[in-house]
Order: sequence, then C-alpha cells, then structure tokens
Amino acid sequence: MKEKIYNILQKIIEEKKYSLKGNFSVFPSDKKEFGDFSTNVALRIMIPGIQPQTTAEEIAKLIRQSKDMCLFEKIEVRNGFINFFLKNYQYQQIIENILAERDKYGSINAGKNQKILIEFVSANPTGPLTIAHGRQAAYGEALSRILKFAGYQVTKEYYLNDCGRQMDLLGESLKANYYQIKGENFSIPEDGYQGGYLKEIAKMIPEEVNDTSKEFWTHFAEKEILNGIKKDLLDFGISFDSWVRESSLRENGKVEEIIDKLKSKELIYEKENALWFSSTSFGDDKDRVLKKQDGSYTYFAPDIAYHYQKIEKGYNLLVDIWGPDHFGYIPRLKAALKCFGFSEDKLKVIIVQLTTLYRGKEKISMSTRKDQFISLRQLMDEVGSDATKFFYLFRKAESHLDFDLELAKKRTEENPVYYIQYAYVRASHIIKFAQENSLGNNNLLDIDISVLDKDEEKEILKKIAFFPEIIKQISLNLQVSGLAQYLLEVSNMFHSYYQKYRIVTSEDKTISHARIMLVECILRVLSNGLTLLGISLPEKM
RNA sequence: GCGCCUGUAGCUCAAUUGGAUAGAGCGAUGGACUUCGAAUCCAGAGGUUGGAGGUUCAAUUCCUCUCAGGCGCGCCA
Repeated sequence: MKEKIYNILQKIIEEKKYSLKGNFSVFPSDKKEFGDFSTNVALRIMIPGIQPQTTAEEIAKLIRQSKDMCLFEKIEVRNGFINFFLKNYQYQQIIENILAERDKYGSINAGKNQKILIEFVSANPTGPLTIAHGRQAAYGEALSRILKFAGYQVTKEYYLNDCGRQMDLLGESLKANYYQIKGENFSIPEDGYQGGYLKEIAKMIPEEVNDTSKEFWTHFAEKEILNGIKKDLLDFGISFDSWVRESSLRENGKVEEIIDKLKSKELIYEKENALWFSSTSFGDDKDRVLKKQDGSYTYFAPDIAYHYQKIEKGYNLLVDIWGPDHFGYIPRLKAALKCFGFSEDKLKVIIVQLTTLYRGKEKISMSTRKDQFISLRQLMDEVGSDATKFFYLFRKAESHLDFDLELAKKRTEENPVYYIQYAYVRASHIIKFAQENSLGNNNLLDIDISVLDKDEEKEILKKIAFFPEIIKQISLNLQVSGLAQYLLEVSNMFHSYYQKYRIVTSEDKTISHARIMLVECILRVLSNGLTLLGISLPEKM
C-alpha cells in the first residue's frame, strides 16, 4: 500500500515536473486523525513563493480527480502533510494475508537471497561466558533470525582464538592450580587467570600427569572451558552454523599467504625486527605490527586472513558483533579489507555496549582474570533465559545497559517480557475458548470484516499490518530493539482491547467471528515476533 | 591529549533515521474482577530533550563549541 501511494505521487511529480529537495517519504500515520498513511511530498517540493500547504492541496486535488481515488475514503491536507484514509476493504486484505502466511507472516524478500556472515560471541576460551557475551549472543542470534526472515542467507559463526599469549597464560594458570592442589608451592603468573573455575578443572586432571608439556595444560584447559561455553550457549538458546579456529588458519598457511599478498602490494615493511602493515594508507591512525620481534604473529595477522577468507567464500556482507573494548580495532580491519580492493561497507561492525550489573545500588565490577564476576550462567539461572534475553534486546545495542539483579529478580512479574508473553497466552486461550464453544475455526470467506468498525480494531489492524515494515527497518539499520519495542506496543493494544470489548460471545456471532479472526492475527504476530527474538511461547503462566 | 559511545519525566528506556501536540514501563495518586486468564485495564500528575549557537518550512535527530559519564588509544586478544 505504501508503495502504491508512493507511485501515485511519483507519477504526479513527473507530470507536473516538480523539483524535489531530497527524497519524500510515505509513512504510516502516527495519529488516527492523520489517517492511515501520510506523506511529506509537498514539504519537499520547492516552488519559490508558494507555501507547501498550497502545493499539498493541489496534489491532493489531482489524486481526488484520478481513478486512484477508489483506494481512499478521503484525502486531507494538514500542515503541509497529505493524509490518506483507506477504505475498509484494505483491512480485509491484512487479515487474509496474515492468516494465509501463518508463520511466514512478516517475512520479506529484502535480502534477495544475498549471503551474510554474522560473527558473534567469539569469546576466548579462557573462561566462562560473561554477561557481556550474553548480550552479544542474544543480539547476534536475534539479528540472524530477523535477517533470515528478511530474505538473506545467513550463516552464524564463532571465531575461536585458541592461540597466542592469552592461551599460554591460561595453560600456566591451570598448571599452577594443579600443583597447588597437590600442596606444592606454585604461584599463578602475574597476568594469569585467577578464576575458581580453573581449580575445578585442575581437579579433573588424572593423578599422574605424564605429559607436562606447555600444550598439555593449554589444551586441557581450553577443551573443558569450551565445553562449558557450548553448554551455556545451548541452554541460552544460541546456536552456531560454523566454528572457525584461529589455529587452523595458522596451520594451513593462510596467515603466510595473506602476508605474501600484502608484500606483493608493497604494504609490508620491516622495522625494529618486526613486520609492519602500512594500514595508515587506508585510513588507520597508525601502522600495525603483524609479526612481533619474537617471530610470532599478533592477533591482527590471522584475523586479516580470517576476514579475507570470509569474503573469498562469497559472502556479500560480513557482520561482526563486538564489545566496546574492540572499538579501536575497526579502522585497522577495514584498512586491511580496503587494501585488497573491497569496499569498507562489506564489513559492518556492531558494537554492543557493556552491561553493568548492579545489586541494588552497588555496582559489581568484573574481571575474567580475577575471580570477580557473575557469569552468563548465573544470570540465566537467577533471572531466567527469556527475561534475560529481553532485557538485553530491549534497548539499542550502542546504549549502555544497567542491569539491576535485585530488581530483575524481585519484579519478574512486572517485566515487559512477561507482559508480552501474557498477551500471547491470553490470546491463545481465547482462541481455545472459542473453539470449545464452537465459534472458532471459521471459514474466512464467511467472515464479515466490516463489523470491526471500532477505532481500537482499526488501530490494531494497522499495527499488525506494519510488522513486515519492522522487519524491513531492522534489515537496514540492524537495530533489533525495534522488534521488542514493537511487540510491546502490540501487546499493549491487545490488552486494552480485550478489557474493553467482549470477543467470544454467542449474542452476535458475526461480530464474534470477526473478532476471533482479529485475535488470531494478533497471536500470529506475537508468536512470529517472539520466536525471532528467541523468546519462548508459553502455554500458560 | 586524540577518537568513539551516551546524556530525554524521580528511575530504566523509546521516538518510524529531519516531521505534525516528544512517548512507554517502573515508582507515586485514584479507580475497575459474578462473564473469553486482573501477571490485566482505566484516569489524571510528571519535560527548557545536559547547556549555547548554527543549518531550514520543520531539529531529540544534522554541524560547531561546551559540560558530565563511560570506553578505547599494546609487538594483549
């Protein structure tokens, strides 16, 4: 419908040879006295000496005289905006669409089957997942589902940094824990990992250790921690299509390959016994070391190879979801892609801001290396997966999130997620009740939608018709929070409507049938939306 | 010092990406269950959008300056 109106206006602009300043838009009206759709065309047309209001009147007049007018009840002009009021039968169309598309309702083909790779979490296997990872996980999973729904081919990937100094420290820390348990005087390295989880892992090591190589300790710790991470993700409802190990890139020569490629482009030089990449030529603030003085690679070197490989695999868009501590890393990675001739838009980095936990007023400061932290596991156990995810997703990714544990625990029943789930449960029970009273399961063709003439009913129909538009917006701006906000609004409208009007009644079957259809549509939007967010659909509460 | 994020109702956050009278929840006040689930609903209260300029028909949104908080600025990852 939006497109139809847009085309009608476009045609008029061409005929009248109006010159536009920027683009005009057609959007659903935010108030009912503004009709169903509004446009700002007149405000964008520049005619010296003529008020936008006059231009708007003229355009409105042209449409009123055309055959397109059959779509509209009326067209009004206010403040330079042109407001379109649709005829009733458009509502019928909305209901037919939703009931026909079922669990596909809302899906669109914005992606045209393009391939997107979303890399997220990618936590180092040096400790349990933190609440920061949890937010990234919830975000990445929801974004993946939404983009899939928007017509993209999506792959979810976890990049595992299983090499480097941090892994060495992990091994040494485990070794120290092991010998401490045996009563020997062995201290954990200064920058080592102090977490109690290493003590637990140390206890799992068999009595006699024959292999005391550095690799033994590292591998043992990594394996156990990774198992824990996988279990946390599974229980949180997050899954990955693919896992890529940093070590595999090193072993199969991908890192050397990429350095050779850079060398042939003359973007590599040697200074102070190290190899440098001239990333400044591509917008970075300083050049970066790829190979250190001691001959080992920095984190950056294999990461270039990794991202290069992603593009080689044919992905049209790479999305990386990172914590804010990696912010400064963006320019250098983009520089690397640019130097190979790829557009920097090929990579979109979403920075998911930190979550700060509070217990009441008290801020909980956390560090993986010290034993001071609340893990994602603890958070899930305390607050529940659904509520945790919703808290994470309800606000924009780039906003800092204050998560008060006491509050989240104490007021679980007042949490927005339960509000939405309750709307879902309530709607599904109404449908069930209707069926038990032989009022459900009607043939759509027998339903007279025009009896849905209450303002609330029209507003709800407009709202749920907007669902595909929400998906489209998110596919463009990658702001998952928009869906959570939207579902809350739908729930709110439904709860009010329910309170005001009786839905299942044997007094007037025509009205009852139509309202049951409406509730089924609401139910469909809620269930599709919650599923996209990774939140469960309870039978009862 | 440089870069980025944030600043909106007492608190936590929105605002269709430049649109019409800036909206929700929590908290506080008053009200609504003999009927489809009251984990709900209804009503009014609450604002100089941190501050000052600028761009234009229109600024919470864009630009400049400024104040406050957070994060980053490794041959760590």
